[in-house]
Amino acid sequence: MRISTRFSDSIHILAFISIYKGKLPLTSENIAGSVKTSPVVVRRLMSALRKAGLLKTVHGSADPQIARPLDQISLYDIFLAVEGPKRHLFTIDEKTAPECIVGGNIQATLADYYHQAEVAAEAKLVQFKLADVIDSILVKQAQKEATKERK
Amino acid sequence: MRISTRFSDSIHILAFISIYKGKLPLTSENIAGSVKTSPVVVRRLMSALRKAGLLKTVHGSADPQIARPLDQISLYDIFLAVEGPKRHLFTIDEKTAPECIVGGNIQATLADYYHQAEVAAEAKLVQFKLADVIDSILVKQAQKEATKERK
DNA sequence: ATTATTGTAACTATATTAGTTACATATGTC
DNA sequence: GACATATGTAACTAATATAGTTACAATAAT
Repeated sequence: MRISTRFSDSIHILAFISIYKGKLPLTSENIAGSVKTSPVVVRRLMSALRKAGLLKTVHGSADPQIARPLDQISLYDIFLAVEGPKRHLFTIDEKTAPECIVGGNIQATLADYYHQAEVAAEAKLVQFKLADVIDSILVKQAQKEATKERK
Repeated sequence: MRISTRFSDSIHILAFISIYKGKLPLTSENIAGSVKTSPVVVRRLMSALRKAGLLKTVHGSADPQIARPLDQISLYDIFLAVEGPKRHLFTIDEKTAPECIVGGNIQATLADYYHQAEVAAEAKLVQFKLADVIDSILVKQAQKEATKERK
């Protein structure tokens, strides 16, 4: 199975909090308006981010705080927070016939190859920081506004 | 969503054909016995492999042929055959609010980062060949038999 | 006190995947 | 050529995962 939009939405939430802090009340309602989902979904994801130590929230208060500097939170940290460490990009078929040469050995074989491919992708996610994402968003927004200006 | 077992099962099918060719009748029934699925599922996957030019089959005849040398079929070729080129490992939320700074720019931003992570994983899959998988399977099988021998 | 908000459980709707049933079409053997 | 066996594929069903909804207790803010 493909990785769900939970990952994308969680990055979105953190970027939103960083960019709009002090400018908008950071209620799950307002955040949900930007993600275009329900406030409950937002709170559920924020709960996972809080449990992973990436976000600080106070029950009843609409003022979440990002727990670390933006260049010290990687996309992989966020991935782990919302998908967990057991989430794999590829899926091994666990039920193949153990008495067959292929069925009995392909699981360990593919586990090895898949792991290498996953580590390559994860290494990229470790490199990319929340700070980079926010910079990209702000640059793209500035480009949009400059284009709009130019008549 | 995670990548389905279609990918793993397709690798299994090709390895099975290579290892058991001439030793067992290569019916979808026999292959399905090793994958522990139904013959129809096997034929469906073999159909995708055939359309991608990785396998040659004859309607009504239980004698599939792998179309290229085993070291010229990568795991990525197999991935493309059964999952298609549009299949992504990560999912972008397409419905975020376009009028928001974050919602309006995060899609293009994440598309970029996700693409880099995916390419890193795909590059590994390109490196790994069907020949490597079959070698690994046979080595693991030999190890098992040697261990069994040793009393 | 009252209103707004978070945190979470339980449920529903939707989508994807795997598996099944059915059958037309082809092969291979007697 | 008839018959048994096999492939190729469509249509349906079952199982599972994800996203979204409803409901409500607990907390905060005024």
